[in-house]
Amino acid sequence: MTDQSLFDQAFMESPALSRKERERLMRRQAMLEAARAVFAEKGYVDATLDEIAQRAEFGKGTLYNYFPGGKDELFFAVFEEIFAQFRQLIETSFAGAPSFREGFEAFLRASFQFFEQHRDMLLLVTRESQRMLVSPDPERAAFFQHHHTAFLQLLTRHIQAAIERGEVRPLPAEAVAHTILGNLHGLAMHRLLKECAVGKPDHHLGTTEEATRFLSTLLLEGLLNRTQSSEAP
Amino acid sequence: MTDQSLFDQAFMESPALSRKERERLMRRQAMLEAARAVFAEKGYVDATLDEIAQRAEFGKGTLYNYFPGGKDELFFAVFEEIFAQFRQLIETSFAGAPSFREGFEAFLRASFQFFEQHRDMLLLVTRESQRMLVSPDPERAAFFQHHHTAFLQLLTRHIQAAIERGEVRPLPAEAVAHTILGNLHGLAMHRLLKECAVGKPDHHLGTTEEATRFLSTLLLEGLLNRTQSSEAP
DNA sequence: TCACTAAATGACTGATCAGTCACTTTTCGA
DNA sequence: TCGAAAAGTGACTGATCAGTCATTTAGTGA
Repeated sequence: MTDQSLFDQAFMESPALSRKERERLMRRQAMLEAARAVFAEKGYVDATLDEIAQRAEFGKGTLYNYFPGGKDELFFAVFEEIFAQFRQLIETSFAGAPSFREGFEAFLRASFQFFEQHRDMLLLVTRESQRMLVSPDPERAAFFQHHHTAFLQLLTRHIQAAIERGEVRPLPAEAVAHTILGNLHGLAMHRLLKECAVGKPDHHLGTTEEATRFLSTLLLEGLLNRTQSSEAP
Repeated sequence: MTDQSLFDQAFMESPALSRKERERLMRRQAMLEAARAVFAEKGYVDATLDEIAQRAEFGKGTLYNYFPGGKDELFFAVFEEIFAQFRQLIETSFAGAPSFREGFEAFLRASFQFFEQHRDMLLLVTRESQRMLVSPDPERAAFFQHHHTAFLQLLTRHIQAAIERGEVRPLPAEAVAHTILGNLHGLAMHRLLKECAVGKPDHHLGTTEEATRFLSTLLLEGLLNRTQSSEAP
């Protein structure tokens, strides 16, 4: 999956586009890239259209030719891209896996890689996504809740199937899905903060592989040490 | 622990306060309550000092007598209270517990109760705390990272001890602490969102006790079903 | 080359709001 | 009771910025 899957997709699926239309698409994409960078750096509120326009090398008015809905439309469009990529990542990871465990580990690995490659997106999601879920603006809240629910459903399906196959404990699947997403995001942030604070990656979780194994062990096997009797306190 | 532990504490530890000083403390507290309510409802950016002042039944200028640092000082003071209560909750839960498992379950139970009693705080933390951790304003980021680290250290101590006693797998303790906090917050939000969206609590996680057992099982025992061979994929 | 259209532009407008301060009200000791 | 000091107040100021629109520029076909 590339950085620009939605863009490529639009490009590929309509090879009959005129030069003008292709150019328009390119410009739109440039604006989106600029918006993503500025939103990631400043957050929704502190990002200004002037800065986005400047970064995209267009006048502010031009943004409105491409995104008539203004700041909000730009913002939603940025997230639409991120979310589409992540949905695809979930599906790809579990697709060919022979067991839940293997699908799950593939999913963790792909996610950590994804966040590592796209720090700006991780920051953006951290800064805004949670916050928007409980936004007082109903349109914003609805947009984010819709996508959030979509992730949950994708994961929930795989978990439910694993429960029915007896691979996974009979726990409420949706809550498990929610927990997994929370862990993933939390651990990715932990690694990022550690790296920023200390200047180098976390001792034990520096590599994608270490992070994957940690979360896989923790979630699949649990915290309790099973080498000793699990009955004695 | 009450809603006003810090306040009470200040009250109790200095019984020698004059009436004037006590009145001043009362007014300060009223402003903090108002600020918490407005910040929780609107979020940091959309909350206005005018509304806080109105809600506290003071003029805007008076706020500056009590919080010369303005909006930021009010905001920090609100979080200072929340964070102090939560630190106390961690310590109390693990204090008398005979095993990590029991301390951990007490901690989960107390946390869910705490968040249920203080929805506004949960919303506030969700909306702002994560976001502030990566704020471009260094003072804000430092404040939140300081408290975040304090939580982690408290939990990490208990986890490390449990690992050394052989109760818990030898995983990196700090990352485990981070994960636990993320899960707790995530699940509390999941329950709150479910209740808001559907109009009634989640089927399987409606009560504090169910939520506690769910997270306790998931984190302590893991997802994998151990009633069948754990070797066969 | 010209004229016409579509696209680009950025100065401007109006709304918002944190923070200020000159003024009013209250408190309290003398 | 009085007057000085402390506390309270809210209209005002300056800064910010999303969104607009009259004007300029580029593209195109005759």
